[in-house]
Amino acid sequence: MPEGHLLHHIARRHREVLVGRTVRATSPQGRFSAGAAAIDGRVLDEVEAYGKRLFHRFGDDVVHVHLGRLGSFVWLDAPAGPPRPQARLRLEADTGAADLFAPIVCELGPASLRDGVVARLGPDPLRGDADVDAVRRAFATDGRAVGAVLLDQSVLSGVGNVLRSEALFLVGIDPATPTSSLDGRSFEQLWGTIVAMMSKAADLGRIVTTSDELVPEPEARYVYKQQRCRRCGAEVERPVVGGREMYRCPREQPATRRPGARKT
DNA sequence: TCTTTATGGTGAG
DNA sequence: TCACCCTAAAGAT
Repeated sequence: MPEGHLLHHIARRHREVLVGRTVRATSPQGRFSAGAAAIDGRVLDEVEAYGKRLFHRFGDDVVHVHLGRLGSFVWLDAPAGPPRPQARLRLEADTGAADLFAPIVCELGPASLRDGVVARLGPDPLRGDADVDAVRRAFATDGRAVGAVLLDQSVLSGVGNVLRSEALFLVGIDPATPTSSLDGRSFEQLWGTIVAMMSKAADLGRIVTTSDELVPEPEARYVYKQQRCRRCGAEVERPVVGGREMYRCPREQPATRRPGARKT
């Protein structure tokens, strides 16, 4: 399931196995038939991940994919069998096939489509060109809860519900803390944690924050989807922050002194 | 064989 | 703030 790390993971894979090759494109499910026809038989020039978006470029045309909450890309080594009929898009080369399921967005457009999409996104922590200063400035002036701001893709792009819960846990910050009240050191710690967490997740293709090993799913996180904090055993809270339920250890992420009621 | 849930985002009210 | 969009897999029955 997709947060930004997974899009980078997929992009790397597609670079290895598809870029520079002639690609046969079809839409077994049918909803991307016209787009698939337009790129069928062409060479895939590059694959780029930005936040939670993917761009496959064929000459002057770009396929923009956003997996949403349900989407996935599945890779099948050659010889790939026939695609499942639900596949929105199959990209196939002599190396194998990438099948796309349940994306919230799968669209074809000119190269400028990519720039338009990216213009609405904040810096992606996994990209070398990420403008940390821009994020720092946004945090300094934003009065919302840090838990909410981390989900705002126009402030920074790629962090989702698991990463925000686990990153805030690791730096010991209450999600309800306004970003404007974080000091410089806290920001640096948070940013560094996010970068490290996402880098590892992009390598593994999975978010594992508790260990360096491929532990089973329930053990992979400290607080996300946990009943009790995996570090201290305190009962995990599930506050709604930024419109979505998240996870917090009340003992290790103590509330900062805030006079008024919290609002996200 | 059901029902539920899922790491996202948008547009309407 | 809510309804809704996409599909599969896990859990309940």
